[in-house]
Amino acid sequence: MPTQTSNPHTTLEIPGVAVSAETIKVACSNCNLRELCMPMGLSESELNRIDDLVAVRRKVKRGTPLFRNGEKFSNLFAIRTGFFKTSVASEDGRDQVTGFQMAGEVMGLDGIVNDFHTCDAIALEDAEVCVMPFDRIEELSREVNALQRHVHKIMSREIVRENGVMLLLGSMRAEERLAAFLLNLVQRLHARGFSQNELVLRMTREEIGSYLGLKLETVSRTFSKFAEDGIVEVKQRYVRIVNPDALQDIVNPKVCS
Amino acid sequence: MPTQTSNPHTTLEIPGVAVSAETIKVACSNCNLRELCMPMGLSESELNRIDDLVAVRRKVKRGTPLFRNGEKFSNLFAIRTGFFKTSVASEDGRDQVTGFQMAGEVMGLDGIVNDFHTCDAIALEDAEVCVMPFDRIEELSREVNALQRHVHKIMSREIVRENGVMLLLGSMRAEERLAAFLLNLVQRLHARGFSQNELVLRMTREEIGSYLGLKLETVSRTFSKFAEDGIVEVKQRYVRIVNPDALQDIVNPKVCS
DNA sequence: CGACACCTTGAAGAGGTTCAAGAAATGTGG
DNA sequence: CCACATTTCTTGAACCTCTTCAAGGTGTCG
Repeated sequence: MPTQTSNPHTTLEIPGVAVSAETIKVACSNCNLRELCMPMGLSESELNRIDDLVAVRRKVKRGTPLFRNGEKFSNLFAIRTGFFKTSVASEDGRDQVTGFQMAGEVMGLDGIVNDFHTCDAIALEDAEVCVMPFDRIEELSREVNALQRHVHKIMSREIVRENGVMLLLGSMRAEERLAAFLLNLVQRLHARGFSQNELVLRMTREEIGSYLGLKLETVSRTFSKFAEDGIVEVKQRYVRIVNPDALQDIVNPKVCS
Repeated sequence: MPTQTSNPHTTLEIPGVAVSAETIKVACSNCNLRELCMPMGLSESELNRIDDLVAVRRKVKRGTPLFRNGEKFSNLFAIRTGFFKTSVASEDGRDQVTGFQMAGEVMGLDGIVNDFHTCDAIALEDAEVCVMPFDRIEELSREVNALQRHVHKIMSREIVRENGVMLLLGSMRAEERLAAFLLNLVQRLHARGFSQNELVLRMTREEIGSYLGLKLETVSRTFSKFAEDGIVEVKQRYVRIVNPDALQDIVNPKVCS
């Protein structure tokens, strides 16, 4: 249930029109997210060619879609700033959040196989993404081996991530799921320079619940239980992890010897 | 709990040694699974080059692993005959079946990102796979555009498939899960020339349960319930789908108007 | 400041799990 | 080829986790 279905203000910047000075800094070779979304160890000339990958930047307002199920696929998107969720829907309208994406992560891989997207990608806060035409990625990755390898790794990483989510959904109990979720989030945020034990949730209890296969009430209750146990401090979207080891123990219960 | 951990009889055929006459027919260009695992619309010369992708064939006995979590990754595998399951394990030993694979499907994509496998692939019946060194795939897909596109599609398809499993695990009830599972299996078998409404399960109730996030007893009970309702006939591994529409209705409950 | 979305908490209920026992199929070795 | 051991499957009954329904509280944004 998107708050805003289509937003005409979702800008699609045309390079050299309104952007000018900005476009200079836009190059991947200068991007501070390079190690997150680009291959390492490229030569100068390879780096310059990869700069061409990003056709444009695009801003996405909070609550609006970057792409939607059924839309034609032609680009991958690298997140520069902001936070997204992706979700799939069943015929009868239930939907399942399949992931939360943050800066440096790539979205749109679902569209490659059928030339249209099979999930929705919705910004959970105002965001900016690099638009990378997939044709161009394929073209360039034929010539730059490191890019080819990188594209393969990104897709493989997503497959492995989803394997982990299947493990979570298929075999963990509510507390384990939420603990694993928190640890995963904070770890990814930490890799981006944020605190190791504090975070602000960008998503609602309902979205967390959808991702974890739980109802929002269960998520809320489980947060409360963690707080009672002194494992976390929770105040709405703000979460402080007081005892990370306890969370870890919840995810991987100690085998009683 | 593998029945046989390492089996010295898992043969690794060396081309030109013991195979001779067989190797001639081994070419992808002659393979009757071509439309399942190879790109379409290739020129004669491209086809010949792609034949080189398959280094060797490998036989895998029922119950033995094709590869295991932690093993070095260097090949993708295309199933020629037989049936596999893949599964991931959590630290504390629980494991989750992440998929069932049949002829024409590709396994091993999980290994690309970290250069080692992160799941187990176990044969559920005697099987034979084509071993495709990933280096060679990357090399060749730089030159044959259709192959490059094909590799991307295979990976994207796997991502989309896993999205669907997440939807199943996160939002469906037991009956819906089993109905979806049966329909998916029979549909894939039908695409391979098997019956539209009969199948022999290659996996145990426990493996089905693991895949569907249910206990084996629940799987068994749900089968029994479907049988009582006249939707399927079940006798151990043998399943006959009497009323496919009813199964479909279970997966996508009609919205009461 | 008021409306709306979001979050929390309680109580009752349902779906699935756990534990247990027995039946059916499968495989093994004599 | 049969007897026996093992694995797999089915079914019942009690239990537990999570859901559902409901109400009230908190925060946020125009």
